[in-house]
Amino acid sequence: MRKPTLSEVARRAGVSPTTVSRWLNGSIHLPVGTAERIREAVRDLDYRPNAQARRLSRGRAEAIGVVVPDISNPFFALIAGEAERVAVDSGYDLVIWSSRNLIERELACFDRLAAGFIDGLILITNHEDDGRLADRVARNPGRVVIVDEDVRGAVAPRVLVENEAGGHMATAALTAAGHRRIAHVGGPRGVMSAAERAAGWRRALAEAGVVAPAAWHFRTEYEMAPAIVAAEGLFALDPAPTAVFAGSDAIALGVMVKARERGVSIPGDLSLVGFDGLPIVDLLGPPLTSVAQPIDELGRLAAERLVLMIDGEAPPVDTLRLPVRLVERASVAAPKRGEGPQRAA
Amino acid sequence: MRKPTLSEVARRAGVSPTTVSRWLNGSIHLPVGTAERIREAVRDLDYRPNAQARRLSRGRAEAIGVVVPDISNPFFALIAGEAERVAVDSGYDLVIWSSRNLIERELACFDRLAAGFIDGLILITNHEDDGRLADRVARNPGRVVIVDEDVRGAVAPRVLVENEAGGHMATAALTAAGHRRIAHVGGPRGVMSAAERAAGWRRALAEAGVVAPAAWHFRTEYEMAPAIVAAEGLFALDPAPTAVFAGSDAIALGVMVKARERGVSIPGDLSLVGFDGLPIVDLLGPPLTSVAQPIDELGRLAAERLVLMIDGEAPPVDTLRLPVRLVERASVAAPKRGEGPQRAA
DNA sequence: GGGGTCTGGTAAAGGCGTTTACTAAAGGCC
DNA sequence: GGCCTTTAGTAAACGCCTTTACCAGACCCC
Repeated sequence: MRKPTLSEVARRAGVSPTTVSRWLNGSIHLPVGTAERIREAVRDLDYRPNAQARRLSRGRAEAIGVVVPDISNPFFALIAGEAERVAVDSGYDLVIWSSRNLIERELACFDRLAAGFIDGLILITNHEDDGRLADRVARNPGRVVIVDEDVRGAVAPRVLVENEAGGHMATAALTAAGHRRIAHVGGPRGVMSAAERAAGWRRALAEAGVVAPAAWHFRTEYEMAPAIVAAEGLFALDPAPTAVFAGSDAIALGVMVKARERGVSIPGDLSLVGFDGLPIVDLLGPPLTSVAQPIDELGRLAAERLVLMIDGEAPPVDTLRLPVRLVERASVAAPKRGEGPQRAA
Repeated sequence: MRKPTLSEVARRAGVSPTTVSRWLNGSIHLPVGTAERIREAVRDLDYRPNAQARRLSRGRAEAIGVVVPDISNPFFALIAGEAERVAVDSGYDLVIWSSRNLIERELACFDRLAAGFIDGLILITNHEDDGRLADRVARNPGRVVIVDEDVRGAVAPRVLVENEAGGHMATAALTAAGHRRIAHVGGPRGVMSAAERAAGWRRALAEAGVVAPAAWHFRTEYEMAPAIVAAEGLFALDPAPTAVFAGSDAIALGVMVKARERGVSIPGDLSLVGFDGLPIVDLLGPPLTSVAQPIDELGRLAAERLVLMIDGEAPPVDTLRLPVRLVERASVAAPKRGEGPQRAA
């Protein structure tokens, strides 16, 4: 029993394939009798339009894609989850690619876009672009939305967050608790969000009368494993920092791992603030104070804009900057006596 | 500048479309001169076969799907991530659907399968089937692989884990530490993995000379939010349990939240063992002893079997049972004095 | 020189909906 | 009776690639 085709349904209903197609797609009004015969034929044969033929005819894949550095990272999984919800509600399926942060794999996704596998792409990167991504975006006008991390020079709508403000509020929470020697373990060089968060850190320190020495600024990938290594440097500083602003929750986890290894207690010996606000940080030992990004909103807005663009109602090529907010938990305390407000060494 | 078609490439190269198609797909050998002309034409026009037409011709979507209850849950995200890797390496794209554990949404994925949107489906459920899923699986022979949770009566390969053994080793770790009043907060009724893990719990208790009273067995969804509520009951027991075996890490998190709320310290007042072995449990306060599932393997094996089946090399419709292992961390301690080995109340 | 085998291709038939343009018939109006 | 409108459809083109079946010519062997 092969799959039934439109013609078979039409024959059974005693009408032409055109009529069935148009009726199924709601582009024709038919008298109840005819409609009923078609309905029955469809039901009897368990007919379902062939997706391939339909896509070829319509010139649409009825799917959108999202590239993330790593789908098993909860931050990206949350964004993808929300994008999936919007996509399905809008009649699209969501294809997910994990780029492992490799530009070649990201470029491969653009090939899929060019080939029509998907109608549009949500692009989430985590590294500096060498120009190739911006070029691909330019070649696919109206089909790409950039999320969370900038792709410099690309012409596309962006949905980003207020990184500088976030870096500032994270650090200000620490200066308010009395800290002055606040190190920053941030994202990699050349990455916009990392630069902005670091700028916020620097500004908050300056407001507390501290000029951040370069040695207090560590850079690493936004992931836990490399952050564990980077955190080494933290404990080599002399005098030691009393607090750390981590550029992501994953980095904060890395700092926590290293601190535990070293017998450094948080927040007793070291206060810590993260960035992202993953649901899980509430359950860490100790619960992590973190700058919460509106993660769901990122996914939702990105998918909504992409769907709008594909459907031809082009929104302006602009940049949305979503607000972040500080969620205070238990990983920040006052510095120990003798470690209170003071100048940088 | 429209997208170039195969014919345009062919014209430019001075051959027939057939030749170009066959050469591109490697099903013909051509003298270097001809090959070079085609290569040039493809490059000059930046030709890329239209994915829709190709899929229609081949009768393949070149994509597989995975339905998970919730993609933002790290357990499923990890499985999906691994499946994505295998899929891409095998020439397929991965379409992800979040079912929110709603059977209607799961059924919708089977519609996608029937319509040819995808060539095969990895099915991960989290609830009891009312027969509809098994029916859909039966109607799509050789196109479905069932992962992690059984769908009763379905005829398809399964990749599951040794739930009973896992429940046993979790509970045995607690009896070995001296506990006897060990409660179980497990998954919902009618769900195979929940029943098996509970059976392991019961067996380990029996081996320690304890017949588990029904009152010690709590059932909840495999998620944190409902587990928080379910954990209420735990603290209403009298005498209170000295340890809990949670049917999933998410449930363990729920127990931890409730314990914290109640001022019950873990493992001081209550020992706790989870199930799943998510990467994150290592960083909780306290790090959670948990039965680790081979999560990557689940995703990898499922995707590999599905791809094999689609490519026609049908593996037997069998059930793989992957081993689990206990990873001991800091959430288990000996019961307080006076709470040691003793009979159930 | 008859028959066989390579080499290097090609023509044409799918695959299956969607959509545009068009028509036949019925009904309404004056 | 003539003209217009509405209703209820339909024929045919289209989207673009893949694949099967087949062919012409060159070359070889005996």
